[in-house]
Amino acid sequence: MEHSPPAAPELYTIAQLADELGVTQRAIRFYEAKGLLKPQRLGTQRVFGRRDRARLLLVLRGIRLGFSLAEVREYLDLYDADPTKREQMRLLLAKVQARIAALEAQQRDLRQALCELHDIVAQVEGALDHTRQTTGAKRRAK
Amino acid sequence: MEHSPPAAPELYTIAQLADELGVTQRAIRFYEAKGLLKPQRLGTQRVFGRRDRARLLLVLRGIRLGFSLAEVREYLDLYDADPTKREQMRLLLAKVQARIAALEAQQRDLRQALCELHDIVAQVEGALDHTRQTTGAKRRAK
DNA sequence: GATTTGCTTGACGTATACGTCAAGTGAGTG
DNA sequence: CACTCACTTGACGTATACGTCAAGCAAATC
Repeated sequence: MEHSPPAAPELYTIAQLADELGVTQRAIRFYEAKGLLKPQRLGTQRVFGRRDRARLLLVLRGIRLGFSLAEVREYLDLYDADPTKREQMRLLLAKVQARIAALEAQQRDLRQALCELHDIVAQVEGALDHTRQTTGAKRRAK
Repeated sequence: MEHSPPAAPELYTIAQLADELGVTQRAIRFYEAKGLLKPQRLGTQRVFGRRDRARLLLVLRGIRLGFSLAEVREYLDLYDADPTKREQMRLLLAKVQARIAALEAQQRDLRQALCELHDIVAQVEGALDHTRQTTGAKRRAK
């Protein structure tokens, strides 16, 4: 039996997972109820594995990107297609392309917003520099 | 009196604006109630100008990016600062920087998601090509 | 056994973002 | 005047995403 180095835990209680990822237990249960997570059970108690943890990370990222839980669920479903079924692969490809298109549209919005904000920064910094020089001239006059 | 070329309208009713931008009148009224829009009035009837239209476009983009209406309102407030007040400019700069940081974080999430989706595409297309070659070989065998 | 801790479910509440509906007003038309 | 259309406000409803609370169970500890 080999000694393996200390590794990340393979199993988590709901509290451990919630604490580590900065999310409430209630939210995790809610995501499970919505079909986004499928933890195993020890009796009635939920047991989360590494895959569940990774899946929850994807959920949280989708939420941060502004997607509804239903949309996030669809996204996760993309990973669950059966690779042996040609028709499913075709369908998956179409869905992935659609989601790529949605994200690319969002990216355009995002770039535009960033561009405008950088414009504001430039203007404000220009205005502050201008008034700072004026103030500096006043000080020399004293 | 010069003849100016046909231009975009300067004033809109709520129905015109809603129809043009693909949003319901109810939503527009809601945004006004939340302080995001401030149309003028002709009696009791709302009158939207070009600035209102532009502002609504910003609102809609913020929503698409996943921000709450409160967050969108904060974003719009960035444009309303008084340029003659140095302290407001400083505060504005800090707020803009914070918003830039948030958008950049979102951009990282977005890039990551796109990267993963492109991976899926590559895998699926690889799998389809593999099975297509197999199918092609069968056809030649007939 | 009593207490504590950590988990469960179920139900109701809150916040956000509108949708729907009803009642009312004003302007234009026949 | 009656009707139609386009607007208004206000109120209640719906959907989403949880938060809060209560009751219950299991395991560990004193």
